Amino acid sequence: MVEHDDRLSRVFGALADPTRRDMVARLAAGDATVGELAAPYDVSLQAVSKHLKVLEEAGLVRRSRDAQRRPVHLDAEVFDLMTKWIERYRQQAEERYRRLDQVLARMQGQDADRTDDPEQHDRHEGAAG
Amino acid sequence: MVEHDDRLSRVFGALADPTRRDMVARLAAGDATVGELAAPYDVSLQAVSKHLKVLEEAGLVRRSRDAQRRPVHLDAEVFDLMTKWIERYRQQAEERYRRLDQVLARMQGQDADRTDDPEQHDRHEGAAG
DNA sequence: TGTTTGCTCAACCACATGGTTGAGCACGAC
DNA sequence: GTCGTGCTCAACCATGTGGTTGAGCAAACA
Repeated sequence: MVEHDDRLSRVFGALADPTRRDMVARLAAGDATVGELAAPYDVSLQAVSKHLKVLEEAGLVRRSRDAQRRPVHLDAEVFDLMTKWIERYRQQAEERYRRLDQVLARMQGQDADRTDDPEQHDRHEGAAG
Repeated sequence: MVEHDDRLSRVFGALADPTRRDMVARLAAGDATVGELAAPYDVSLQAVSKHLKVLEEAGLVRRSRDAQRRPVHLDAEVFDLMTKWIERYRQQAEERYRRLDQVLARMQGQDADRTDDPEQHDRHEGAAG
C-alpha cells in the first residue's frame, strides 16, 4: 500500500480490512467506546486501537473523550468522496459500453464475418439483454 | 490487509493504490494494452502487470488476448458492490444524525444546562445548517 | 529458421501492516 | 494517595505488498 499520500488511498485502504468495515457498520448504528468495539473480536484492545487509528487518519471516524473512555463516532462525510470517485468512472465506462454496442450493431448489420474479436463485448451483451 | 477473504476487501484494497486508481480512470476511457497502461509511469512493465493482476482478482478488469498483446477491459459492475456497501452505512449514519438532532433540540428546549456533552454533535449542527 | 515484441512468472528486497506483549498515562473510585 | 479501569504508545515479530531484475513463452516478423 506504499505510503497513502492522498485521502482517497487512505479511505479505500482503511475499508479494505473486513474488521474495520465491521467497525464502521457497528458505528453507523451509534457511537461506541474502544472496549465496546473490541468485544466481538478475538484480538487485543491494542489491535483495535490501531484499527481505529487507521479509520481516524482516513477521516472515517473521530475520537472524543469521556473521562478515561474514548468514544468513537462515525464521520459519514468521507463516503461522499468515494461515491463521487466511483460514480465518475462507472458512468464513463457505461457510456462507453453503450457507444461500443451501437458500433457493433452497425458492424454486424453491414459485414458480420469481419468481427474478428467478439469476446471484447460478449459479457456486455449478456448484461444488456 | 490480512488475507482478503471476501470480494469487498479485494476491491477496496485494489483501489487503495493511486497507480491502480489511475489505471481504472484511464480504462474508463477505453481498453488499453499493458504497455499502453505502463507508458505514463516510471515503473517496469512487470510492476504494471502485477497491478493489473490485483485489479483482475478484485473483478475490476478483465484481460483478453490479441496476438501477443493483452488488452485490458474495465468491468464497471463491481462498482455497484462498493456503492451499495457505502450507501447502506451512510444512510444509517445520517438517519442517526437526524434523530440525535431532534433529541438535542428537545433537550435544549426543556433543560439547556443539562447537556453535559455537546461536542458529540456540534460538527453536525454546522453541517445541518 | 532466428529475432523482436509484448507480456508473465519467479526470486528477491525494502518497507508497510496487523498482530502480539509490556509499560505507562489519565481518569474515577476508594 | 493508592488502586482499578480504559485506553495509548513502544517494541517486536510474521506476513503481505510494491518494487526490482532475470528468465522465458507466444505470436508477428525477418
